[in-house]
Amino acid sequence: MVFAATLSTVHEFGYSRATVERIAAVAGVAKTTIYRRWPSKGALIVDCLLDAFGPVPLAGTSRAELMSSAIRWIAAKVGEAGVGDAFAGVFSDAVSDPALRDILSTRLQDPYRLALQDALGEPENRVLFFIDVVVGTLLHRMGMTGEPMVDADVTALVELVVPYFAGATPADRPRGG
Amino acid sequence: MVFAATLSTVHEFGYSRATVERIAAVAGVAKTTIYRRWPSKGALIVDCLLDAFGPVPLAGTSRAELMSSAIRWIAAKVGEAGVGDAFAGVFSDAVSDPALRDILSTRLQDPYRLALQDALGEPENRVLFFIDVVVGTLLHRMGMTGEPMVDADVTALVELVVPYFAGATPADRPRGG
DNA sequence: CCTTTTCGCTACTTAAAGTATCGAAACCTA
DNA sequence: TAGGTTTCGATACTTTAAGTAGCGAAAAGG
Repeated sequence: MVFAATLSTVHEFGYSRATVERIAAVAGVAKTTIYRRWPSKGALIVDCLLDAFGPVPLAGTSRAELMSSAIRWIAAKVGEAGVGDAFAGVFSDAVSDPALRDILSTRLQDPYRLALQDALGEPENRVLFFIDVVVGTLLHRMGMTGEPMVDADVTALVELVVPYFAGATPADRPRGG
Repeated sequence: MVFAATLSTVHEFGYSRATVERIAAVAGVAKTTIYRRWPSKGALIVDCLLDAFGPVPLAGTSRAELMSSAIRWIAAKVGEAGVGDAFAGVFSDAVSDPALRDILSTRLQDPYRLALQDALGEPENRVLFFIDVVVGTLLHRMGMTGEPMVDADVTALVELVVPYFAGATPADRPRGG
């Protein structure tokens, strides 16, 4: 399977040394086959992340429980072998690649943004801010240290974010809407 | 000046298309001269960011004012032409380059971390978490949209972070120390 | 069994990081 | 000013990786 080969190669070699040729070799296919199915390395990684993440488990009845479970879920996913590296790597590539940025935003972020908007009843810009904070924090730690965030800090992130979003209804915060 | 040429080239072409050759051409020097002074493109960018940032202005007497001014300062810096792209780009490169990660952590992050530890009286892991949240959020927005965070969202970031860190003394939060 | 589609392989182009070398220019020092 | 030293510019090179082209073999499906 190409996705499994992608994650294990990224895990073993890091993002930029996980070349398409290496991934293809591990997957037992030819490099050209990869490029027949995905237009670029970035698009492959995004699809691989989509496969690895799956849908958000929006567990819990209260807004606080929903947010807490979502944060812990994405933190755990980022901590999985290869996933954090792949995520941070493709994100980095997107910085100077508008086409990849569009893929990342449309294919990866939007589904989760919409699910969160629906579950939390928050407007788009608030959910985008929520994602910026949560994902940005996790990726910054990953990028700076090479290691995923430890549980204690994920808990701190939950305790930082949840009261801000759950502590008041959106209408109470002028900047929210 | 090489730093000015670096920022303007990154601003014009984006991070990965701001090649060392282009930067050198804009600066009016030879590529080899760049490589005589900096061991890698990443190291050049880090020194360029150090030059662009300068020291943290730790204005304000209260912890809340200190944090608020620091957040708005770094947000404004990230919004300057070329700075955000350069920051996000070098950060991305560091993901799969341990040597660059070390340069980034030691030369760029540590001075600000130490200044904040001193000014806020928070332990290292708390300040690192603070930096993860603030810088991670700003860079995630920059990376996802290609644009720096607007003022309203910077204000939201201040209102998210400051109460968490300033609302109680560190000892009140078991996870902090 | 024949057609159509997919796949593997080899070879190629292009781009960018980083290196080597050499001669010229700038800069001290007397 | 002359001689030595260090720095710089220019050219050319190596290496790595993304992405492409084209061909022949192997499936797949009627």
